[in-house]
Amino acid sequence: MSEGSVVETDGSGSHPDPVDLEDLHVTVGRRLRAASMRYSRSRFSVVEVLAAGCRPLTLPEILSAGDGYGLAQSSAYRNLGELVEVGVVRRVEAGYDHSRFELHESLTGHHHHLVCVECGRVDDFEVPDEFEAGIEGLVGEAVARGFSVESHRFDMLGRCSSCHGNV
Amino acid sequence: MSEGSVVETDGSGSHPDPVDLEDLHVTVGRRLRAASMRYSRSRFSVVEVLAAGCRPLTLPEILSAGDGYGLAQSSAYRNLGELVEVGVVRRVEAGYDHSRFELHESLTGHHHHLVCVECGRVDDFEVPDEFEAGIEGLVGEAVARGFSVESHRFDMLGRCSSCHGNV
DNA sequence: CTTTCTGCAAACGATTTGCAGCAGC
DNA sequence: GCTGCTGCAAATCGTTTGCAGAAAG
Repeated sequence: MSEGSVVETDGSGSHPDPVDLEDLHVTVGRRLRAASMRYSRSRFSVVEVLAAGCRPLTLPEILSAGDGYGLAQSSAYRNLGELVEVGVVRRVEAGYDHSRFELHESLTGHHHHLVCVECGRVDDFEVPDEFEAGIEGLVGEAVARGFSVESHRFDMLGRCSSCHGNV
Repeated sequence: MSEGSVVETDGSGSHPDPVDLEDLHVTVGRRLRAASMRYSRSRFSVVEVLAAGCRPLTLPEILSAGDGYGLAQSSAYRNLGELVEVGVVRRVEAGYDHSRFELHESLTGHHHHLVCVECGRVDDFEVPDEFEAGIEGLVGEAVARGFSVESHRFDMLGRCSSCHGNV
């Protein structure tokens, strides 16, 4: 294994829901230290909240979740930005008011999203391996057009269970 | 056919590049009038620019493209918002500084995007029917989770041809 | 004429940033 | 003790909005 990764990349296509926290913090600490950054209490808190969320969270959500720890808004944004830099967090643009943040796929496993067009909530969604394999086939086409593919994203848009009734 | 649609939904998976402008404007005019809105010169200009773009454009791009017509920034935003309302334009969030806008899929045909992580440029990309069919299969899974799917989006992220050299 | 647009300039709001004091090692 | 982190408050900047005059029908 090239680097300590928390999730087994066994290609099963499903990600182990609440990721082992022990390992997670060890890995995150290592990545931060590798960039000569400290795993401060507030960064720890942010990671903890994101891990517990199990879906991409907005900044307000992160702040209220990490309530006990009175994290300042600006610090949260700063922490998230730094964690993105060291490959621990990924920013997810859902196109509503706020951006959303989730743990990087190298920590939680590859997955896609269900985006509610009504309330903006985003949930994780795993797809079967055959589907991912199909995507690989498309990469060749893009390359033929002079575009070098690094990753992909696939979202299904619709209404989440709590937004069905409401128009 | 339920409503005048400019593109043939023949399921070929590829969309006729520079969409017939005649038909396009007729359809757009119809949709606006149906909402008791006028097809003003500035709205016309916006639609013309988007059609010529053949890919999602940012507001600055739209303004400079529709140069001859001195469209005010606020009017452009307002027009785009209105055109979104009547189903003529779609807002594409690529997650960079500016939002991007393109003609609605009912006018140009279903397609996906190649997003350059370097410069933010977005290009249209058509995928084979088999792939789209595979997506249909996933809808069932989402529904089983209480999520009603309305649409989907699939983007490949990487570097466009002009951003290869630049780190 | 009446209703709907447009441009201008001001308002908004999510995110970023400068700075002085606090915390980690 | 240094060096890096945090909170606060102010600055940014894409986007939205109020309003008075201009255009469409």
